[in-house]
Amino acid sequence: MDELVERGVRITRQRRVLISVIQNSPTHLDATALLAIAKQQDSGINLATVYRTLALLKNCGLIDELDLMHLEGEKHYYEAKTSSDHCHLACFGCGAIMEYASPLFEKLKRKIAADSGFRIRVARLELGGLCKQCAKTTA
Amino acid sequence: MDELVERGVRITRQRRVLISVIQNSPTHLDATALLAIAKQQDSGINLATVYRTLALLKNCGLIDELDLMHLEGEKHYYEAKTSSDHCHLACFGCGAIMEYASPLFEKLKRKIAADSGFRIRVARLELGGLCKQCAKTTA
DNA sequence: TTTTACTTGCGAATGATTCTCAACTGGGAA
DNA sequence: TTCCCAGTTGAGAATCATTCGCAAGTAAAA
Ligand SMILES: [Mn+2]
Ligand SMILES: [Mn+2]
Ligand SMILES: [Zn+2]
Ligand SMILES: [Zn+2]
Repeated sequence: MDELVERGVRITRQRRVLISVIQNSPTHLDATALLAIAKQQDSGINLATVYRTLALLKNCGLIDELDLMHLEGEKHYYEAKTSSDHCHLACFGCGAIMEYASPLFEKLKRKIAADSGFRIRVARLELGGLCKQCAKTTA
Repeated sequence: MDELVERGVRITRQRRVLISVIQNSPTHLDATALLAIAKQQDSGINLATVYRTLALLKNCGLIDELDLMHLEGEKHYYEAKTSSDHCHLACFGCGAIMEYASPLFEKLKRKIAADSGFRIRVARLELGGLCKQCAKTTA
């Protein structure tokens, strides 16, 4: 939040609510789900504002955008960015989404940057497949 | 192609053309671009068939779907899958898309699978940032 | 307070992707 | 070879996510 103030971004009532919802959400939210939760605190919030705020936060590097293998439709999901990136494992069998962080992932990013001279601002590693449970079931 | 026959998938004129276009494309194609190129060989092809074929190939694991950081709109891009996965670097400055393959990436995938018991079918690593050139320019 | 550039709500507009259904066809069976 | 039909296609409508346009509202600097 202070991040935004420093950048001269105006803190509106709607933005305050949306940011809080995203930061406290235990799950990955799509725009509609985010709106539904935000409305509980500020019933007037509009879907267009949700999208505008998501774009703002994404540009500021405060949230990450995910596909989660489009397990249920073409929408995107969002989560607050944390210090170390984690990757997402999406199970085609049961639809579960798991997270996985590893120093090896950080190392890979550093190596890519070093090898290519690319300055990484966003890193997204998403895997699709079968979770332990489902892999067992499917033989 | 033989892959498909083995799976009992019917090889139609349209599918033959679409598969060939994807396999020979030097760039990452979205559905509309794919249609445009395919039409040069078979003018009757329809966009719905393009989407149906993309879904088919994706399910068979013959192509990968990419976001390329949605640098230009919410569409998706496709490319023929090759033996070793590579990641995609998308430059926010000039829009360039670079590819990068590394044994370290393969290693990370193996480690994730080993650690979590997840059976990986699709792996997508996409990075957004500034390419060497643009990083220099932007200070 | 006053001011004003930045935001918002609302509804319409876009763009991508999917669906419906009648007509068509690949490829196994006869 | 010809026949047959389950699987596939084209066309257009429908759906869904996301963006726009604009008048009205409001942070926050002065
Ligand atoms: Mn996550
Ligand atoms: Mn996407
Ligand atoms: Zn599962
Ligand atoms: Zn660049």
